Amino acid sequence: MALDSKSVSLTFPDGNSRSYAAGVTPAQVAADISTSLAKKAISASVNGQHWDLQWPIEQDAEIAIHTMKDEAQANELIRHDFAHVMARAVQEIWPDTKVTIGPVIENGWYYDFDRAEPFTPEDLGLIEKKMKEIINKRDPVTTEIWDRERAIAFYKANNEPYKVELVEAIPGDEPVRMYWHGHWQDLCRGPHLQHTGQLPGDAFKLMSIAGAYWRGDSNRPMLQRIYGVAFTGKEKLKAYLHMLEEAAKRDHRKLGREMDLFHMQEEAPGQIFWHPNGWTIYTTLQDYMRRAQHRGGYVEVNTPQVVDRKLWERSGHWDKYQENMFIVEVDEEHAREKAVNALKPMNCPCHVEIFKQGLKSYRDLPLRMAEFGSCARYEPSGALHGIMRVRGFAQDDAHIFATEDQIGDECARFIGFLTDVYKDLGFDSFKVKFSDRPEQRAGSDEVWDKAEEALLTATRAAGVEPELNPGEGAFYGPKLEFVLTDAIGRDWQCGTFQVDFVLPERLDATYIGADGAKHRPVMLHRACLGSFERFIGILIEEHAGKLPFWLAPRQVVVASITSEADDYVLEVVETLKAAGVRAEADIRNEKINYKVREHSVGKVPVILAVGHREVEERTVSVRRLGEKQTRVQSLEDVTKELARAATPPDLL
RNA sequence: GCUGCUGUAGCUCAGAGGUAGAGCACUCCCUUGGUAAGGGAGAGGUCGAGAGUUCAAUUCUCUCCAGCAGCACCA
Repeated sequence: MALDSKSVSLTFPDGNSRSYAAGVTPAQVAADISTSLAKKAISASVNGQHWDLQWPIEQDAEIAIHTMKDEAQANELIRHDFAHVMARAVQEIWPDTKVTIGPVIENGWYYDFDRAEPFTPEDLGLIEKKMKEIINKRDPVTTEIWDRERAIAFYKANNEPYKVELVEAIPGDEPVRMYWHGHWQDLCRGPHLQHTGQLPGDAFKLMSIAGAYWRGDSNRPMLQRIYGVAFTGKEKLKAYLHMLEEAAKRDHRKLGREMDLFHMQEEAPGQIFWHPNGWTIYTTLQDYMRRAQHRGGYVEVNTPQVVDRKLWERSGHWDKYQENMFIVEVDEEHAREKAVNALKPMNCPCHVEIFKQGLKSYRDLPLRMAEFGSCARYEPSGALHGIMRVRGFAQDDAHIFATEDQIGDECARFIGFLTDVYKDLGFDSFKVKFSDRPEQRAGSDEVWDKAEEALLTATRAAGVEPELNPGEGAFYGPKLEFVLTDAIGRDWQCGTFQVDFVLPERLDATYIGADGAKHRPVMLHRACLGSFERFIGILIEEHAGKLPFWLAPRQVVVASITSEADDYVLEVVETLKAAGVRAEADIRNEKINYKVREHSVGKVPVILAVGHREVEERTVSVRRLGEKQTRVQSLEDVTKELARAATPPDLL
């Protein structure tokens, strides 16, 4: 206990307080309460800050002692300690491995290593075994504060160059905190457990190995990253692994094949061959968006695919994105040089060119110009991912030409528009991120100040408090990102709303103001679904292939139970089709069990079975996907019901 | 693009230095069956592409292409 005669008053969650000598540690406080708590304690919260049991408390504070039952703190701690224990295990097995960083992430942690030999999947088993040995040793975790010079000298002596760089990067002249798990040492902010034996040795698993750049910089060395997951108990680990298995079944690439929606092949990497079923989803969604946009006050346009580089040079894209464009060279007759064009990677410059035709008045603003623009981008091979990240896609793109003081209204209006659309498509909630100025950008700081301020204010005014995403804006302006997640929780930007003062300037777009003089419009880039391709991928995973009836590519299969019902089956199909339902007949020579199974696997939402009884009574037996029991209904009722279900939500 | 892994029938996968197998799907026959796989027969592969080693390569080596995971990128 500290010799300091000063005392501190600690208040517990139940409101009681006790007095201790200043410098008391939560470990001592726990021991003072009970020996069992001293054993079970893993960390504390001191004035709301997650606090190591060994850190001294120098001032009056509110304190709570945590045990494994405090899920949030326990997860944070064990994942962090697992990272250290894993690094220790790796260095014990392969002593020439250099350590770098190992943060906690969702469900687990990773640690980046520099080692000449690649880790193999078999190595993961070895490391896990070694980790369990370390846990069984119940080595104490200790911590000290060192001054920087000492830490730097220590890491230099130990040949840990990455750690040297990390210490040097800690701002100011602050001393640094060092941790030991037994003999093994790491630079760390903490907090940590009391000893390695507090780790649940049966509730972790090393998942995968992957490359990762040192400090996230592609110019620096590539390290080897090992990912692990850990939970407070074995059952939770099991549940998590089970969830991953279930998620794999929702993978849009797998469902795309099983439901015969699309395929991709080597000759066109990153581009989609849409099959009839998939294209039905696509066009149904596009029709819906077209109606929504008309209602939302947009005009629709269409612009060229192949555009001369001159326009891209003027817009600034040639400079920044040349390597990511598909270039089309053409030998023009009598021309001295080949004409160089690019497949359009986006629609904005072409929309500005439409805006510039004729004189625009302030009375024309805001002018909302939409296009389902087909774009081609030469994305890096490693970025491609099913239909979510592709090289050929169509956006539900639009550019709003507006005056500066219309930004707020347009932003709010768009957020409302997007919210309605997402709700219709089954997404009641989504993340909104605000990305501000990137390091490389066009336009002056004053313009950026103005744009960021306008966008953030407008977003908040619309009742949305976005997550901040610093430095991630577009080169011409700040943006809002509307983010949805896939089956295994990866984030995908779908909608976007961007403020752009730069492009109208570069392409010299103007309108005539009320004062009779020329003014520069602001351009608001926005997409609601983002790309149809990505959004459909998300839709498939969100619904596990069981799309809402109106979007389902195959809505109804009418299946005969005996061949004597075939004629009636065909009649039912024709009736449904005439009512606007996507219906097909299954009069194959197969048993009804077989047909039911096949169409259930194919995610057809409704199967109508027809046998002798139904033919005689002019009814059908209705079976809905996922339900076991069936219901007999008259053909007339079913047709009415299904026709209504097949109607897009905006037309009901 | 980078690191690692993978590429065999439409799909899911087995296999070995001596030019290939299963299940499902497909075709035909029998079966007319009442709500998640009825029975039989048949057809189907230049083992991702190219080069090298070898008497012999789909198998070993190299290069390329594509896919997967992660990183970087994402106008």
